[in-house]
Amino acid sequence: MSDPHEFILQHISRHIVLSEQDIQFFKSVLRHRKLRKRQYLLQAGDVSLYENFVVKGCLRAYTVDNDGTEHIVMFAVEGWWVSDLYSFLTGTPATQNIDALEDTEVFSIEKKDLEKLYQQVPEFNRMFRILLQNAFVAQQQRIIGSISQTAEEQYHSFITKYPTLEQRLPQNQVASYLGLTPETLSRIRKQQAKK
Amino acid sequence: MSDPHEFILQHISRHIVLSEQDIQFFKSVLRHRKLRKRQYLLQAGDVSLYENFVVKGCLRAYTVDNDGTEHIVMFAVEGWWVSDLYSFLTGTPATQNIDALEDTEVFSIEKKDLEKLYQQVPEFNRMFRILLQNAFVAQQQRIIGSISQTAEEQYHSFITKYPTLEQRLPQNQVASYLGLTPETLSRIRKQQAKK
DNA sequence: CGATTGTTTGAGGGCCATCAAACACTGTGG
DNA sequence: CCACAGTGTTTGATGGCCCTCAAACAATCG
Repeated sequence: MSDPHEFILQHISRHIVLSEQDIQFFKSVLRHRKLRKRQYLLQAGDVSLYENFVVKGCLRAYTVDNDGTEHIVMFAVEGWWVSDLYSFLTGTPATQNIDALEDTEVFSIEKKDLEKLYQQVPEFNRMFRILLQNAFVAQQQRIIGSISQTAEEQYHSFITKYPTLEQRLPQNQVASYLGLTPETLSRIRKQQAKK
Repeated sequence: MSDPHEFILQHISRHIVLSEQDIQFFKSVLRHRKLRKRQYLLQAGDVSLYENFVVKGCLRAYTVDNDGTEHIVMFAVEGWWVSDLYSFLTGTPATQNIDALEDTEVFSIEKKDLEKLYQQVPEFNRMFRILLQNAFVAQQQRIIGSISQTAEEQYHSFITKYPTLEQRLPQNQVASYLGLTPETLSRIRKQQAKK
């Protein structure tokens, strides 16, 4: 189980069953990479050439607005896939940055290889369809929260939904994800501590 | 082209190629329905049993919070698919309502039939994967907007991205989609008219 | 035409951002 | 091991954006 391939294969086997041959082909398109904390996996302006699976550690995808403020699009911990999907699909420069919040290991699949994979092992269409369905639902709930809940309610939803993430992230990163300033989140936590 | 089947088949042919046999099977699982303006396609509390494709008209999916305020999750016009996906996938009661903003025609596919379709015509996995990718990207951009932009900027983005939708919707529905009160949107429009 | 729904305008207030500064924690080099 | 820089958190004062409440106005529909 020290082989990182075991981890990703186990994850995939939750959704689809692969032949030994398929497994070999899949492994052949994976590129294993290690990132130091603070290291970029993708910088805005570059084209997102890979779909990435996190084996260990934690990444964040974020945009930077005109004021220089960072806004976190998503976190990706063990078992999550991440890329700037728009850039990946269209080949246009990425608007998102992706970097490591911890020392992190990923598997990267190049776009051409992923397309080959879809052709040779059509079951992957099914798997990514399902993963996207789940991600879509999660995003919808985040949108509903952001347009209907107060900052405090959103924070409460976040820690309820991702209790382990909350513990592992700096507070200011959570604030950025929720669309709050670090000061505001600090005050919210102070409020909640009273109860 | 007065046959609504033509419209959905044309849409699908953008992504996948079907044999005559596949087409017949696909048509056999479609249920054509007409909705009057204000009619529900789905009510919160019921289970979302169908994935729906809009042939004509306009639907909205929305949640209602504790205050009784409606928050629009998405609009669906001609060519869009809509359901409460979480309810559809899990079989749990829907948290979203879906109703018609105009007289509307849809095709509905029952969950069991959709699963059969995935098995018998695996290409549909590919198509829905691609549609979900696009929807995922659009949602991500909406999230970034909602946590990083002012109300005015969000409104501007909306009318730029969906110029035809803007014209066809009541203003208060756009406000609800953006997470604003109708009053605020009215004032924003007044501001913009000055320029 | 009246009833209902949608839009506008105004006054006032609350939530959260901004700006500023002190404090706490982490890691690195002397 | 301590000093110090860099990063993250807390606290306070102030202000702006947007909500709430209220009422008039406009548009749509039966």
